[in-house]
Amino acid sequence: MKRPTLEAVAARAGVSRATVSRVVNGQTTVAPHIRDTVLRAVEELGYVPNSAARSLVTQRTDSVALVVSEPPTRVFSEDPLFATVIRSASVELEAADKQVVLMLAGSAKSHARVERYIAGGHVDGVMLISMHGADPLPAAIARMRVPVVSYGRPAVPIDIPYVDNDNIGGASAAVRHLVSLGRRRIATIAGPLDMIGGQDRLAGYRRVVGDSDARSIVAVGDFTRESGAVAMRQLLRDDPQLDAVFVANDLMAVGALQALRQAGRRVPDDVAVVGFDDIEAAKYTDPPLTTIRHPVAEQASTMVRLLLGLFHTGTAEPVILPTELIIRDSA
Amino acid sequence: MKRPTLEAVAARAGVSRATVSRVVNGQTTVAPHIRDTVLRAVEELGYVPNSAARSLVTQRTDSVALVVSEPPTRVFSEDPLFATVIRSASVELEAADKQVVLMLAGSAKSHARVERYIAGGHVDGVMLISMHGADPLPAAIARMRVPVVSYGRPAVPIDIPYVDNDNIGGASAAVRHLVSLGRRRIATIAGPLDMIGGQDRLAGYRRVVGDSDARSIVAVGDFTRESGAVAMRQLLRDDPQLDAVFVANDLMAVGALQALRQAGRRVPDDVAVVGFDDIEAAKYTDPPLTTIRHPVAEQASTMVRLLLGLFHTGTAEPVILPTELIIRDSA
DNA sequence: AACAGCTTAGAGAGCGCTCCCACATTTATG
DNA sequence: CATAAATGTGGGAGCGCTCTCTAAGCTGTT
Repeated sequence: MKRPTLEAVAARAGVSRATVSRVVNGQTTVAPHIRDTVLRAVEELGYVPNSAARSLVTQRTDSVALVVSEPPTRVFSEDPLFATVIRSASVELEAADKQVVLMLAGSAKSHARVERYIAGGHVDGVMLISMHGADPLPAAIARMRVPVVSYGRPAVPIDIPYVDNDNIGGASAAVRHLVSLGRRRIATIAGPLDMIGGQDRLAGYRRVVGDSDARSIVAVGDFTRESGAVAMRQLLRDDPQLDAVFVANDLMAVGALQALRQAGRRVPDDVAVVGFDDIEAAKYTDPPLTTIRHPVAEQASTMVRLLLGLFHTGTAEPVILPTELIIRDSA
Repeated sequence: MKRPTLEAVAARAGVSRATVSRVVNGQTTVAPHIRDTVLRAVEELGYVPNSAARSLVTQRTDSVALVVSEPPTRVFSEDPLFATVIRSASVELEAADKQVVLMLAGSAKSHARVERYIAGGHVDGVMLISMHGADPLPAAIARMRVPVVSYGRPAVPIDIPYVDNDNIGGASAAVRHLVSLGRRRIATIAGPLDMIGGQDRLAGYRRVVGDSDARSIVAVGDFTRESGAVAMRQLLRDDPQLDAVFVANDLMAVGALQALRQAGRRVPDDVAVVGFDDIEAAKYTDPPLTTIRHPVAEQASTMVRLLLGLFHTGTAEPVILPTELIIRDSA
């Protein structure tokens, strides 16, 4: 009742193990009629190659690790980003016949585990999702001689290929939109500054506000809804006259919208609001949220292609994907 | 520059391969001082066992597949459930030193792929997330002689262990709450009836409404926000006098709330609303949503423990986890 | 002091596969 | 028609590990 081996298929087809191996691996140097015989034997026996044996000799595993180096915070599971990235990356990897090994590296203990696993050569490559600058894992993995790509620009300047969206450009576009609406007291609720996304979106805001005659007013949140509300209340205290706010992600924007309503401000009449991410919920806020859309799924699939390219050519260049301003009713 | 093998460690420690293997695998039949010497050699060389070689001989892989047999719909990625399940299951599996291989089986093609992979003995066990009754995958996997557990009761009656929440009990509690509030025209927006969750929650509703003198009014949605709004509008047409509605998930409840507002109904004064799931957004609706909470993370970790138990004892019994009524302002 | 009974280390086979090399065919070329 | 060059197939080694079997070294008993 055990699984058939190459040997068994060879015996059944009346050929050698080597020939079966050739057929199974799609080599063309096998005579067509033998090929057919072998394939029939494979079919009849329900043969499936033993991946352990294959890996042992080829030194490949045909699997890649998707390492999520992030403490399991509420943000992350509430955020639809995670599911989308995983799904999109999986689909793309499946097309390339690679297995996805998911590894969560939220704690120091799991960090060690992940490092050992990767150092052990159990995967052909690594896709890394790490958002925080203080995270030592990207550097650690980059030191090993394993192909690795990053989802998002690494927060510390290490030389690994990455795919990011144009955070700076997107934030700039958001603020330009507010300026074009005639707003002059444009605040921002920035994300955590130890995250690249937080930094870059703030930089984009600063760039445009600095170029205009508008005043810059900054509050910092942590990408959660609640922090958005808190930051918004603070901004209103700091400058009751503000007429616009660029919020570094939609989740915080939802909180900000709520805070504005509680403070009796009308959106967009009194205060215009632009978010970032274009999450599903952005369509359903009151009023629907004007925001910056970035292609999460495409970012993930591009990351996969980058990694596959790395396997074949040995090099890969970073990719920055464009963002898009989605105008709804909040600005 | 290649990775050290057992052989290398053995040479360095001045012992045989077998002894190193014993030490690495934690056998106690090794003299302490030899053990220390070996461990030092392991440390110095940075030895990590080659899992392919190990699997080849042990016939174990120390990895399990997490199979998500669901078309990649919007619902699924919008739903925080997915991320929570994956995270919780991963944490639990890591504790048991198992690898998580994530497989999406949304299409017929990927079905075949997953089946081949599992039949190939590449994983020690399977955790299956499948919601739709028509899904052939659970049965297909159950036929293979691979340990498998299901997240949620399988929609077709096949004999595999599962962990589910008490959908019927939860729905009953929701409706009883509405009855206790004095509501007598209690409608429901059911989920898709090809999903166990949809069926059971409707059954729970029916059971309580049938026992009371309340009328039963049913509309069916597909667990999306939009379908909730559509269903709510239909219910209002069918029975403009309805004074309560039990919605089979929170996402639809959010849509229903929106539809009620548009129809000029006050919640909970005119119509009381109870949802199901207690997603994050339920706290932030207007008014905050009364709902049934079920322990998603616990369900996932229990599923893992069930699978691990299956490895050791060969059997596992289904588990039903209790739900909890969370009373907010909508009912 | 001799031997049984135990503990601990090493030798060696073999898991299922790929791939190099040798060899047997067939086909092209002078 | 002889020989060279392709072309296709089989033999066999070996990937790194575990595990059984055997042997060697102890201890303790009579």
